[in-house]
Amino acid sequence: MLNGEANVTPGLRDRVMAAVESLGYRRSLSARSLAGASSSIIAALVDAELTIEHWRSGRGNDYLSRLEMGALMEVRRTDHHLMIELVDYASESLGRDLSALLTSIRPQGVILTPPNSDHPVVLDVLDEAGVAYARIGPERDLQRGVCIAMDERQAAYDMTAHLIALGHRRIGFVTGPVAYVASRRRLDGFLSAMADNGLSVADGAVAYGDFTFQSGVSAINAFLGAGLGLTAIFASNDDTALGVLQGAAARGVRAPEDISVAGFDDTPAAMFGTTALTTIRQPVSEMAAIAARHLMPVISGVQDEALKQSLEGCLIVPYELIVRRSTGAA
Amino acid sequence: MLNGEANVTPGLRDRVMAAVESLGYRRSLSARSLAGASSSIIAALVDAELTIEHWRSGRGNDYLSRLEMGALMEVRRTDHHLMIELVDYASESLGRDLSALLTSIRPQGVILTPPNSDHPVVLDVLDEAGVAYARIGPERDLQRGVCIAMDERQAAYDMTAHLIALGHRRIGFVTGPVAYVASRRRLDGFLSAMADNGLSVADGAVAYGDFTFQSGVSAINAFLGAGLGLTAIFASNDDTALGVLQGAAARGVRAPEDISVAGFDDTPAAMFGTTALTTIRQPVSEMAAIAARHLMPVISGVQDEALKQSLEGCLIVPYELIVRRSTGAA
DNA sequence: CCTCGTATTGACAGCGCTGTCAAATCCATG
DNA sequence: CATGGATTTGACAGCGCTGTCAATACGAGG
Repeated sequence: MLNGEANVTPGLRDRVMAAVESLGYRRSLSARSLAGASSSIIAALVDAELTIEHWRSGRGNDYLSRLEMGALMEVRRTDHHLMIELVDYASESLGRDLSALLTSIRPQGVILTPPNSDHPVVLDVLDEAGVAYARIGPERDLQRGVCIAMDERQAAYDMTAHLIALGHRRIGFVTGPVAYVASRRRLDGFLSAMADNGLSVADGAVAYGDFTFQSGVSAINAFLGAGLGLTAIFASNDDTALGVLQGAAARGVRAPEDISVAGFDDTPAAMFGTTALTTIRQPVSEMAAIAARHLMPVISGVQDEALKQSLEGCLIVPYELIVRRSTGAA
Repeated sequence: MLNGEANVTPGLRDRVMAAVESLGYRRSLSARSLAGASSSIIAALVDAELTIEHWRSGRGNDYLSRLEMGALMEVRRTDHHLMIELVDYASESLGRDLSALLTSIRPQGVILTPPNSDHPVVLDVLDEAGVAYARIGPERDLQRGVCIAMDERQAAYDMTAHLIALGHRRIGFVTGPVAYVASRRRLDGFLSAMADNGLSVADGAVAYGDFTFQSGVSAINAFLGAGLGLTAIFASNDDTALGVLQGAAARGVRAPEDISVAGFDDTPAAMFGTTALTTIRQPVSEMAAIAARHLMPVISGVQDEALKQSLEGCLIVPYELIVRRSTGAA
């Protein structure tokens, strides 16, 4: 009856509910899960290797933190629980590990987080186990599971257009690790925007970075050393952009007076630096919230048809181009 | 037998284990938990209000993220699971809510996170339910549960001493919200260090902030406006220090040439700003890892006596004073 | 007033495991 | 070879719930 069955006399229900309330009774998660009902658990699968790296460096993970908050907000609304699971995507026993995990915790749904929303083995295991899953920022096989993504290419395109609109003509770009599709998409957006505006990208105006602060410093040094006369730099993420900014400052090149710098991600550091960064903000929390929402079918009898509709295929969420002090007229 | 019972014939054990392995079998968490064994779940209790605030602002929570990583690392080592639970500490039904939560998920242990490691109702409920708990950064009742903390006062004292050693004599301080004991401890450390070095704190040299960037901007403006001739500012956290830095820069006051600025926390922004911040780094991950470790008794038959010993009373973990560019000789 | 169809309630097996306790087996003596 | 004690194995109840199905109560039509 506690499941909201339809046929109960109102009086009975009220009395039971009152008792339930006064006793502070709550169904045991384990028992329900065991007996076959939903476990009320949403598991977020997080790349172990990446996390260990972060942990070693002693830094938090802003992206993950935002993602988690979004999921938490949604999960809380519906009296579910969020479990964070580290998974070793490089392991050769990935498939077995994961299916063991699934039988062990029996999650009602799984949220796949970047950069591992695509692993075919994972998707297979999930499909086979019949566990619903949502993929944040997937890159291929967009028809599998629920996909929630941002248009990285278009965002980079827009940022480039922003710089061009500011009057910049010679623009440099710093990539992320080419292994990430997101990196390639951003580069693609940049190149397309340049081409569409009839601008050429000079030799050496694209530096290959790895999303680190240091790679930004290296890039700006290379750019400055090459004497390309760049008036703007678009870095593939904020850390890199911050590196560019600092590297430039170290050589007496001021932003935005001498050079404009744009980033991507809107990390906290972007806002609070001495020169606040123009950047792209991803609605990470919202993506996670949408993901979580999808994973709970028919909560408290409320069917959300509109939601279900909107989840057919890959859901593209809007980004935001945030203009701050680091970019200015050429 | 799967629990590692002592008396089994080696041959039998091996064969069973082989079968277990090859079938990818894994015990069901729900079933074990229901049947009375440990649930293998560690629940981290996080302040809902604070999280919602963070979420609204669209920013991640670096502190929480680091905390979580530490817990994850430990939890993973021992094949446990981490559940993040938002709890509304302001709710009048807090006690009931929490005990309902406990009976619902039946966690093996609970990690209490700041600024809510002290709520007496929570501790009572936990005690009553017989659930082990660890408290990160507690402020009172240090004999209850396992406490893991940092010496905030001493850290602030050290930072002040650092500034004094640099030759600063007129030092300003920006507090955090006075409601937080941590804020008060930091102020106390500052004042003590000044007094111990025979330095006086000028009227108006202590500004009351609230841990935000904006409060740093306000503070520096007030300081500069009052013409106190301060040569160094110690802000109670990094966001505030960054505000001080930016406010100073906006008025043409350079750091560290004209003024030294120190923060507290070592957030990512502290490192990556144009003027990297001298700050105090808390070993948040380690604290969480220690907390998690304590909550799993006798994992895989290994008794860690040394650990148990060290956990008697409040465990004080070492902080680190990180000197970067923002502080220099007076 | 009786019968049948339907709304409501009660009873109970079983989910996969653990802890306990009895049964079976073993070994070393007398 | 029998006996007692220690060790190993097997059997099974029960953890708290859910889903199913039978039992009961109720209402309407004949």
